[in-house]
Amino acid sequence: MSVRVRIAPSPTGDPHVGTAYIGLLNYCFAKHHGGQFVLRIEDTDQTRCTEASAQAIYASMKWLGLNYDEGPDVGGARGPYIQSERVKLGLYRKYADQLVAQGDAYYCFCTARELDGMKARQRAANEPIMYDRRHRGLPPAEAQARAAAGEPYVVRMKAPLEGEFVYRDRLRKQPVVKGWKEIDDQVLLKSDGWPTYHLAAVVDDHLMAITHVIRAEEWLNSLPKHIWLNEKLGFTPPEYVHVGLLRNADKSKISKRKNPTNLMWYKAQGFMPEALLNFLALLGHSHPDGKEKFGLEEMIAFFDLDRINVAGPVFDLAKLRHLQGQWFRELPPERMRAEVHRAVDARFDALLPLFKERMAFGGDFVWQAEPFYADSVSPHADDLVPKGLDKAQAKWLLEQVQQALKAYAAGENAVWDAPSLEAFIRTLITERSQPAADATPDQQAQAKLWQPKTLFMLLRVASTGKKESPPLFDTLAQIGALRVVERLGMAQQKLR
RNA sequence: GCUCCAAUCGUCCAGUGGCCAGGAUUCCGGACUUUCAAUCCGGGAAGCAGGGUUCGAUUCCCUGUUGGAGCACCA
Repeated sequence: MSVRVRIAPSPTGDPHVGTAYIGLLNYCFAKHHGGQFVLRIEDTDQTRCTEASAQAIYASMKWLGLNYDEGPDVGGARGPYIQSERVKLGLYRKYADQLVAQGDAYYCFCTARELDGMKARQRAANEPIMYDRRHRGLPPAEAQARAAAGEPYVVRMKAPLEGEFVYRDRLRKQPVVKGWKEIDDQVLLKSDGWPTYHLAAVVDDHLMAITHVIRAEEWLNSLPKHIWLNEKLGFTPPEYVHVGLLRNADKSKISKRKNPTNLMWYKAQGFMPEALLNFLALLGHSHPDGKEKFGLEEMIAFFDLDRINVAGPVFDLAKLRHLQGQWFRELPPERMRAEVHRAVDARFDALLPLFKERMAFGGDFVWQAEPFYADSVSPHADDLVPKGLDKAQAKWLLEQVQQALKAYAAGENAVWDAPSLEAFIRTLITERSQPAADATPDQQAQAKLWQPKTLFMLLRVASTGKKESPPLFDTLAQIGALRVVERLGMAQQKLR
């Protein structure tokens, strides 16, 4: 039987780098064995999934070159490949009904409130948190009647009460063993009639003839449920293989707060798909010859599922950058030209609106926008001292804003755009210009320095090296936090 | 709290019952270069702890420790 694998992302939010990672593994495995790679969209959470997100997933997979043989937008013999469409076919309900009829699942009428209360009690008593199976023993006839009467219900699996679950994951030294008593009666069908992940994935993997499920280890704990479902439904289960999770530098599961996880970010930054794929391939896996730089074709050729390292690798951007450089410098002249052009154009498009009103000739842009392209600027010391201030005062003020802006930029939810910067700086002025009640004469004098006019000119000259520029906050926004802070520091040195 | 998984330089990845523990990245130094980058050369940097098994353990086993994940009508 030919190998068939799948990647099954949920279209919530931006396309994730973890999807690319798992996708790459699956893709290489499939292609190495001459099999198929399928993309399936798991959008059974009606409240969180969006069409735009699904589109972004297709686009990012294509950008990477992880071309799926079957999927929502490319079709295939075992579609549809979007679960919400399969829900409409009544697919999952059918299997849920089968389980109920077999006595392997049952109706549960608990309300969300009731379940919350249950959890709270268990948490307080330091007990394991799981559904207490209160409706498991309901006579089927009574359950049917209540459901027929319109009472909302979910379908839960009737998990074994005892015994052990054992599974041999080819990547783990020891078989996975779990006591059934630890596993609760998972909801299979939600009260809206839609399946949960567990039911949907098992049913679809079977219907789509998936032979191997290579997924992240966050699924390892629900493996027993999935195997159980396969058995009760009479399916031959695919082989499940769990690989390590991508990590932040602090070893926690990769998150967007601590790492760029949005695949489109990499594209926008100018990373090449080849470099990103190469980098991802180096996480948890390696070229048998120890080679570091290689492309997809080569990856497919040497890929060996059994050689994957399951310890979650830390995602290290520095290494990605290095690989990007390797790939970039080897680009044929035409492609390099295109890459550079793309980057320059993007910058240009962002800047042009700022200069629209102050140009008379196209060429004016060249000198006016120079500070926005330059690595550094060198303002005249004289220009850095606003009227009515002396050198020391100017320097002091520069230092103060620099620190404030640096702290702002480092903030968790900092947005470095013109409106936010304006709000921040104006607030700063308002606050700092009010001397405290017990202020010393010196402090009172310093408070007087916090004037919008004074500070704005100071910021302008320090960050652009010129006395004239587009509106200050647009200017700061475009130059970027890193450079602005750096230039404010340079300006202080000029005033020594 | 309960359950599961993992453990080699800071990070990524090799490797072996007797290794000088190897490569990459990062950092530092040098060469080349007008300079920078690239490139090349060199340096620093690791086997979680304690017990076993064994003539010998980084490698095999156990316990602990540490880290991570899961415990939803989310996936």
